Order: sequence, then C-alpha cells, then structure tokens
Amino acid sequence: MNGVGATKRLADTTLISQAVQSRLKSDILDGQFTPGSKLGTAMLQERYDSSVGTLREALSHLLSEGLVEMSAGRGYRVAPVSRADLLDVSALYIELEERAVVDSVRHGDAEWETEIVASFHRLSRIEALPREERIRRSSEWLACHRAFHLALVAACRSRWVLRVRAGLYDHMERYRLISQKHRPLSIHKRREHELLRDAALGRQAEEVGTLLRRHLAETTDTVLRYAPQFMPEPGEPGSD
Amino acid sequence: MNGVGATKRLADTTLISQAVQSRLKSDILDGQFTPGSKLGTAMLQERYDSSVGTLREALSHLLSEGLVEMSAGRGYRVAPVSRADLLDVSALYIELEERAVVDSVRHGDAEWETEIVASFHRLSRIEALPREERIRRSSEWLACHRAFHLALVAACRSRWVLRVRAGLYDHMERYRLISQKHRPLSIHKRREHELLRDAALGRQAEEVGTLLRRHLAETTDTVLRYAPQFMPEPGEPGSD
DNA sequence: TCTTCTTTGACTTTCGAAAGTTGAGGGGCC
DNA sequence: GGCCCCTCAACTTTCGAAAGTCAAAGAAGA
Repeated sequence: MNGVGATKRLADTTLISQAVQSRLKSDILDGQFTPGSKLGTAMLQERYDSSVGTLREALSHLLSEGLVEMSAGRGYRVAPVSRADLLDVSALYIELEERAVVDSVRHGDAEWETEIVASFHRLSRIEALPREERIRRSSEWLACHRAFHLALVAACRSRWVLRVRAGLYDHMERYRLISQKHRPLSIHKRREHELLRDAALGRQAEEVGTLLRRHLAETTDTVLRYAPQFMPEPGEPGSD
Repeated sequence: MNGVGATKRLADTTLISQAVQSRLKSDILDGQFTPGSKLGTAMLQERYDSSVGTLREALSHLLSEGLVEMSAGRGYRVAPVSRADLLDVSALYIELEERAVVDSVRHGDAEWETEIVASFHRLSRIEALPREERIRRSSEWLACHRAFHLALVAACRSRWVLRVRAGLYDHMERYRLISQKHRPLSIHKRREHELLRDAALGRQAEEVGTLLRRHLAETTDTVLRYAPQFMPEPGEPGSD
C-alpha cells in the first residue's frame, strides 16, 4: 500500500512536508550540516526519505527564514555564519525580546503565569540531571529552554514582534550550538532563569526587561569568546 | 518543443518559480485576491500557467512572508487583514525604518547619495504626469516609491533590520492599496519626500528619522481613516 | 421535520520521471 | 606551453499523474 504516496501523515496532523522541514531545520541548527555546505537533492532525498518536490518545498520555506540560501540553477546551500552576522542577529533579537517581554509582563493573565512556572520547572528538572544523562537528552533541553523563553514573551500583544523574534531565536540557537562544540559544556544559567521567572511573576516589567537583556548579551559574549571562527579579525574593529 | 518543461526561463536569470511567486505577490498586494479568499491550485494553475509543484513552491515562500496562510489538508488562503494587524505591522515597521534610516544616513557613501537623488527624481517625474497617465502607470509609481524608500535606508549596516523591514514594507503596501480603493486618489507627498531627500543628503540623521516617522505615521492614519473595514469598532478601544 | 450516516466529487498533497542547465575535464589549435 | 572550445555527466528545475483526504449533498431513519 501507499505506493506512490499522497497526503500520508506521520504523527498527528502534520504533513510530510512540514515534518521534513522541521527535521531539516533541526539538523541545520544542530550543525549537522556545515554552514555554507551544499544541500544536494540526492543526499537529502536519501537522508529524509522523501521526494524532490517535498524537499524543495521545505527548502523554499527555510530559504525565507534565512537558514538556507539559493542561487538559481545552482541549488541550495546552508546559510553561512560569521561574526558580523552573529552580532547583527543578536542585536535585533535582544531588542525585540526585551520589548516583547515588557509588554508580556504587563498584559499576561493567570494562564500565562502558569505556563512560566511549568516551563521553568521542566527546564530545572533536566538541568538537575547527572551530566551523562543531560548530554544524552540535550535535544530535550533545547526544547525546554526554548519553551521557557517563549513562555516569558507569550503574552506580548504584537503578533509581528513575536513572529520576527521567533525567526531570530532560531538563528541565535544555531550560533549557540556551533560555539558549544568548542566549549566544555553549556554553562546553564539556572539562577538567571529563576530571577527572570520571579520578576515576571512579580510583574516587574522593566526589571524583567533589564535582566533579560543582560542574560542574552552574556550568552552572545560566551558564543563569541569560545568559538574560534567568531574571534575578531586582526584588522577589523570589534563591534563599535 | 518544451514538452514537459524544465528550467525554462522567462527574462534574465529568473526562475519560473520566482517569476510566479513575484506575480502572485503583486496580485495579493494589489488586492486582486480578496483577503481571506481561497487560493485553489486549479485557479492558480490557469492564471499563472504553471504546474502544481511550482505554485506550491511559490505559495510556500509567501507563507513564511505572512502574505498567505495555510491549514494542513485544506490548502492556502490569502492572509486576512484587520485594523489590529495594521496597527501592529505599522508600529514595528515605523520603528525599524527609523532605526535603519538613522544608521543609513550616518554611514552612506557617495553612491548611496546618488541613488537617493536618482530615485527621487524618477518618483517626481511620475508624480508630475497628468492624472490619467498617472493612473495608468500606477504600478510604475509603486515601484518608484518603493525604490526611493529603499534608497534612503540602503546604507544601514544591519542586514537583518533591512530584511525584516522589507517584509513589513510589503504588508504596509498591501494596506495602502486596499484603502486606496476607497479614496479619491492617493495624496502624493511630494513635499515630504523632498524634505527627506534633502535632510538625508545634509546628513542630519536624527532629523531624517523624525521626518520619516511622521511621514509613515500619517500614511497609516490615512489608511485607517479612509478604509471602512479599518474603522474602530464601537466596543473596542482604538489603540491605547 | 430534524438528525445521522453514506456516498461522491472536488481538492490537496506527494511522487518520480523528463527536460534543461551548469561547470569541469579532455582534446585540439595557436 | 597556454588558451579556447566542445563534450558529457551530474545536477537542478519543472511537470503531470496518482493516491488520499475533506466536506458538502443526498438518502434513510426517528
């Protein structure tokens, strides 16, 4: 059965093309593909077990998220990374995240509070695990960390700020993961997350904004410091 | 010839899928499709004379730009419009545009200046035409107006600010065009554009930023005032 | 007459093959 | 020996048909 295929579903209500897109995105963020490397259809077809058309649709979507690049007639490549791009992404991301969280704290309801408490708890549980276990389940940590930060800003009333922020989060995560390969192990900022949670629940909007800005700026600094390819070049000015 | 088709090109180095995407986008911005209406493949196939796969690729791209929406298994629809969405898009767009132009004025070079002068001139030429002619060539006016505003911010060093701004510009243009159907004729702001040009060439960064912010805010006000569907609803607060 | 089940038709989604393009390597010419 | 052209294989891009799904219309029962 299912000879030529059509609308076959994997899990719940996800389409194949969405599943492929999601997996491909994870693999790019994860550093499974070297930045700048070619994404040939033959290779992808084998890796994700789907047809050219489906792959193309996924790639097309990732293209406008900025995770892959395309040149007409020459196929797709993984978007390159650079120190300049990291600084650029980071600056805009921090600004939008701060703006979103301030609005979110001011307008969040009871359900919003609950989700913050819940997602923080989930994150803590994973971070409390023994080192070995934590490494094995690192993708789970990623999801929880993402969920916690999303919960903080979830009540922001601007759909557009949230949308753009979401795209930038992906790029930030990619940089974090790339740099993580050159570090001992991620320095989990349990204490900072806790402060964020408490200030959010205490409705101290400005305070949360400041904490978050500092939290993110430190993250970017860490990435810059540990990944050799993001070291400032001799001739270039740092960030001025 | 060209029986089953493959990589056939239209103009220069444009792919069919890009051409279709571009035309579809224009038609959506233009209001050729009612917001919220269905984008069935059969209809699109006839309209743009291309295959399902190609259309799907174009739609997929427009999906992540936010111009169309998709529900799994039920196809694509034109993204709806609303007063709330307009206010949201507008607020973020104005902020990014101002930020971009300030940085642009501070770092633009000679070539940047030239492009501003040139694009302003092109825009003026069209606006100086007799009414009839201007209406007939309204798509040309759109392109020139877009080019002028792009020229102003082109020297902004943040690729990401420019990228996000570009997406938001499309949505703003859509709202402008929708409201234009309910107005006598677009009130061209020749004088304001001239002031923008001169302040930019005079390198008065803050001044340009303020002018631009006001210019855009007025545009949004005009859209809100003239399109009946964007009037504030009785029970709802305006924008607080 | 209203509800529910069934059937059917239109539609979305997926696939694999066909057509055309790119760029590299080998052979010929200056 | 170096440069240019031609050929060819690998690849991208496009297409149309096949498989599966959704929802509306019609029929049967209460």
